[in-house]
Amino acid sequence: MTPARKRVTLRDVAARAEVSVAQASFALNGRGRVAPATIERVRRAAAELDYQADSRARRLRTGERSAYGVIIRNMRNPFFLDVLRGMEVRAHRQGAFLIILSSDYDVEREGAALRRLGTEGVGGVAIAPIGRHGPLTEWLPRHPDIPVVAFNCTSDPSVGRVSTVGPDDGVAITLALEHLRVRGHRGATLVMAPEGLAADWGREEEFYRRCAEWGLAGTVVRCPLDHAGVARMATERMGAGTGHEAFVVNSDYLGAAVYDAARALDLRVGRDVSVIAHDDLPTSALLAPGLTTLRLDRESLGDHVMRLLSEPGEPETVRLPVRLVDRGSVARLDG
Amino acid sequence: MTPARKRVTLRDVAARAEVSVAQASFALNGRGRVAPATIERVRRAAAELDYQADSRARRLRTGERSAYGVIIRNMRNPFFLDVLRGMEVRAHRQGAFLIILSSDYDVEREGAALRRLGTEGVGGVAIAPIGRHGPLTEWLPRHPDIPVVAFNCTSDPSVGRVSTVGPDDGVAITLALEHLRVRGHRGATLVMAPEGLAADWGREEEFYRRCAEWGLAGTVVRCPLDHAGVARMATERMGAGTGHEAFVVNSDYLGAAVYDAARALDLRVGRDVSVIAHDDLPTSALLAPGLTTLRLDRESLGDHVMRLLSEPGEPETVRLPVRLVDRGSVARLDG
DNA sequence: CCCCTCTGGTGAATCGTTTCATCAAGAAGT
DNA sequence: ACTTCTTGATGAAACGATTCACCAGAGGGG
Repeated sequence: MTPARKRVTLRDVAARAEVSVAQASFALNGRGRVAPATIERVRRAAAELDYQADSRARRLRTGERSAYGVIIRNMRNPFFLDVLRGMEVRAHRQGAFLIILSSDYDVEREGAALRRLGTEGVGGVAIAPIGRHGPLTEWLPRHPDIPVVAFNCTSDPSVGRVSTVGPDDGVAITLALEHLRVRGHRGATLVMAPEGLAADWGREEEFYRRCAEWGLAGTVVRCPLDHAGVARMATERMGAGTGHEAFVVNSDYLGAAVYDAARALDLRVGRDVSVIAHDDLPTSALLAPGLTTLRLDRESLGDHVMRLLSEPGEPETVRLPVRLVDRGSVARLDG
Repeated sequence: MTPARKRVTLRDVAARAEVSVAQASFALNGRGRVAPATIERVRRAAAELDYQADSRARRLRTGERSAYGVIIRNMRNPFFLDVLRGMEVRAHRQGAFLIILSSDYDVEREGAALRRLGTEGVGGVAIAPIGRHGPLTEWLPRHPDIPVVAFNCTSDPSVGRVSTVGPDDGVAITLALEHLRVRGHRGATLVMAPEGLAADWGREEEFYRRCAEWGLAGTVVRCPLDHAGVARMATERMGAGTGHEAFVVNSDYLGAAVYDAARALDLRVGRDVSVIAHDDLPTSALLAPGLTTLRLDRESLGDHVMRLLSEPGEPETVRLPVRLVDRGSVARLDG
């Protein structure tokens, strides 16, 4: 039945321990010269009053930044959850926490999120950008003291100070095309975000290079990277009847969209149409047939991102290992 | 090539516009009496200097709280992503943002997360608690002014001021058992978190009540609610060979674990074993057979949570509608 | 006896905002 | 001409912490 007390402040603690506010602060933080007896007294007073330092005030004074901003593209993609988890684990160890915003593949919102984080006194920003030369290019020079790490995108050399963490796209594309080639495929279709949004520019380049090298007919199609967008795109292409199509998509999440499209057209994945996805989400093994996918340790990705944010130094480009998990969503075309 | 400037403060803006700091603040916030000409001058100065108010300082002064804390149980469950998205959408409209922490089904971490949010000057806390009488019971009276909404758990009448949002468990259980009954099942197995952790106590009660009413043999098993835990539990029970087993689990995510276990034992879901899950995640339609599941609008859940946080009033219990999506993971036992 | 060091402690400045109380000066009312 | 209002503006006090600069006194050495 205690009446709704006001917030208990350091002043209250000091009063109760009969010392100055300064001494109380020192005692609790173990900074200045404080007699052991005093420390004890302050500690007890703090405990009795259930004192908790207001971290807004603390940070205002110290300039310390214990919040990190994360801007992800899509709150519905399980991929990001694991990345967040990796980040969160490390952040937790450091007593930091994450502010999570979603750009929803919208340049406006990406810009708004960046601005917000700028005023928030954040210790660093991790961003999965939705395109090159987006709002980030403007934002960066205005916040020269905030470390930035971009993940899941190829590094944009035009913005010097950002580190990059992502799958090794070169290896990924090579693995995928190799997998198709040895199964007798003569071509492949790489699914990417629409022109202005594509952040993984290097992937396309590598794709064409490998296709040329191995004599495959490489096609790049662009469509909105959500379930509906990919499903529609896949339906159109399969309906066009240009022969067997092998899709390489960005995420298992989108691989599932191809399954949907195939089912609607009465085609069978792994026989009439082939899919190679990225990510290896937990449910992908349970699809029928299982989804062949490029596996990446997502938590480790998050861990790297957080490491780069909290120990800033020279910009770094981390390419994480990728391996192909074959589950049968790619047809054998050579009998 | 501008040298790394110091942070631009309101004082700088005021100086440049040749007014007092107070007047500058008023001009930008449209509060006091300011001559139109002055407003214009201050605005321009702010724009030229690219001034952004430091929100830590602002909030320290105003006591305004534009951050909301979310404590989820498991960063790997896609369920929470949609909830977060629902929250984020509404938060974004209000200019607020989310601080996301994960309890990882660990009471210690749950407590730590709560304490952290307490010092963070957060405007409200949304929590998916991992058990009754957890750290929340201690925390609540210490922070009488912070609204709290619990989601995905049955309301605990012992803590008066928290609102609750979740699926209508009564309807959910009824739908599930009805589905089993009309397919000739004589029993059902409800999978729940271990004793100390179960936060959805009402579900169990309802389960027993319905089973009794319809003459079903109801069993409650408890195991860690992650993929491995459920897979192990399911393997054990199916291996015991006590006849056909029909599992009712908390989440599609865990339903998939039963599929795994069944496959390992060479049993077929929908024939040798039955599963009803909750959530209807996007991939569940693609399993073979499709997962029969209880659908809930997760974004709307998040929206409700955020609404209750930002417009606090009398504690409220929101039960969201649930409907059963039949995809064939329940066997027909009566031929 | 004087000077110096060391310990424990304090008042006040500071971080960047918002906002209260006050004020000057001109307009308006009587 | 004297009061009263209104407008535009200002200095300073918050918010709640950290920390700098200073101080009293005890003890030690010469």
